[in-house]
Amino acid sequence: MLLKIDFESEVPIYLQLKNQIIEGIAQKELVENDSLPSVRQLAEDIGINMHTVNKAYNMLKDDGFIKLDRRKGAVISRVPCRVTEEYKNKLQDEMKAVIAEAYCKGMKEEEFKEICSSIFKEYERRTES
Amino acid sequence: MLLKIDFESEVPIYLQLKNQIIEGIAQKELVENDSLPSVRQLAEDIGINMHTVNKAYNMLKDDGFIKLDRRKGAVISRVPCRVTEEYKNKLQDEMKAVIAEAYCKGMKEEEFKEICSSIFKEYERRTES
Amino acid sequence: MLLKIDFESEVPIYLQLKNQIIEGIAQKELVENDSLPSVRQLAEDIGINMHTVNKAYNMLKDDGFIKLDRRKGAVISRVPCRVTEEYKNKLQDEMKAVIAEAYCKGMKEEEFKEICSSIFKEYERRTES
Amino acid sequence: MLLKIDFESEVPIYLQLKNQIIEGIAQKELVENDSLPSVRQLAEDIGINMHTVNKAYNMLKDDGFIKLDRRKGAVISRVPCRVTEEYKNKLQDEMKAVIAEAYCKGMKEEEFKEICSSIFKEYERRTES
DNA sequence: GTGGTCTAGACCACG
DNA sequence: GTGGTCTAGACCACA
Repeated sequence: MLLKIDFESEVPIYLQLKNQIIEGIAQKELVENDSLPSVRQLAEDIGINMHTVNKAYNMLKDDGFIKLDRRKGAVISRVPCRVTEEYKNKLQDEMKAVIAEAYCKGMKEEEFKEICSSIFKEYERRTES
Repeated sequence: MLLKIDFESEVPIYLQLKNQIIEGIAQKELVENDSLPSVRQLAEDIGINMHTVNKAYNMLKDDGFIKLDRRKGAVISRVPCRVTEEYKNKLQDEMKAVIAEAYCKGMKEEEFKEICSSIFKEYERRTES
Repeated sequence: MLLKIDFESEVPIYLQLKNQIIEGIAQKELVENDSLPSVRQLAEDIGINMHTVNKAYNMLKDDGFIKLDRRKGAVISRVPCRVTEEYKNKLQDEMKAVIAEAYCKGMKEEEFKEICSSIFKEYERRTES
Repeated sequence: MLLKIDFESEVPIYLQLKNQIIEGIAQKELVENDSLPSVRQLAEDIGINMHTVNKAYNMLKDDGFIKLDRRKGAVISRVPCRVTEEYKNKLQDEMKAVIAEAYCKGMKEEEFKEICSSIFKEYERRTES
């Protein structure tokens, strides 16, 4: 799996990493028990510091996306997390802000949902194959 | 309009401010030519630093949501912005990450779009009235 | 509140810090809304690195013992956590190992519980006062 | 005796090993002169590194729980250790941190001692039989 | 060779 | 001045 970091972005590197790995899982580029490169390896590959990768890995661990096995390093884990109420609330708050801006800019509900659909469809397509 | 700041949130205060004002516009609590409290006033009311309010106001101005007039202070301006390609790309990237996480957690497309719909409907309902 | 770090200990500094702050809360040396020294201040006082303090603070935040307020830094929060099943299981596993060793060394149940009692009593005594 | 290792645990494997063997002794699954599998054998059975088993065995030897004989391998030795002052101090410090957290989370002394009791009772029950 | 811990020092976002 | 992020480099525990 190819990870691309935008060093100019406002989004912190460790978050870009985390997000891309989650996207990798969503589109089945990464599946259960796949192992991720070691902290040092990945850091070197991307050209960033070890600690930055470490932070991303640890957040992914806390969120249940990967497990840190003492022998094998980081491996993708079966995502056991369900849609909790807490998560739904967080998501809803986040979407409120996103949609408010889109709505003010004149985007229609249909167009917005179309964008969401195409992303979902992309993930589902890859899941089936 | 009531602004509520969560000082423990990870979201910076100036962004909370900006988002809530945009949401206020979306749900027509704030309409064209309404004037916002002065920077000093709002800062004092909420109990935050003047610079923080200033930053939020300036971002809103840059995005075209308000105008800053030396005499009248900040006033809501007519929804000026259209859905640019640039904005759509930014939105798409943002949604990719959000949906990847939701998808991994097992949320279905329908449930996700339901959440979006209810937010849109809320804004539209208020627009009609 | 006085924090004492044993640099010779096997227990990582950030854990010593975390534990001592929790003990401080237990014996009411630290109460709700008390604010902790800034990361840099505490680091300087103890003579350790900022990041080490930061790690301790962040773990305490994750466990709900403190809140990180954007304006005031770290403040003790009302401990909202209840005794979850998960926590009880973790505790039980931990105690199994501790007690097995004590038991093998010939310590009697009464003596062990006496030790626990005196610690509990100490915390309760300070709570009442 | 069945040894179960959790490779994702934060507790190092050699400690899990050591703890489980001590627990085995406490509940009389392992009694004096029982012999443990050879380092190589156990390492292979569990699928871990030989050095890891070695480390656990050596710690157990240092604590007097087993003897290492070149011919017979590791054998359980007669419970040798008494409750030294040093051990009691170590135990007390450890329990202070454990109880502080439990106390802050709202666990009552009775509930805590109940947990300890049931573990002690389990060990004693097996000792009598 | 792996991750965990710690240090030192830098820049930036935030308030 | 605060915490957040990132870098660079070191040592250690673990396997």
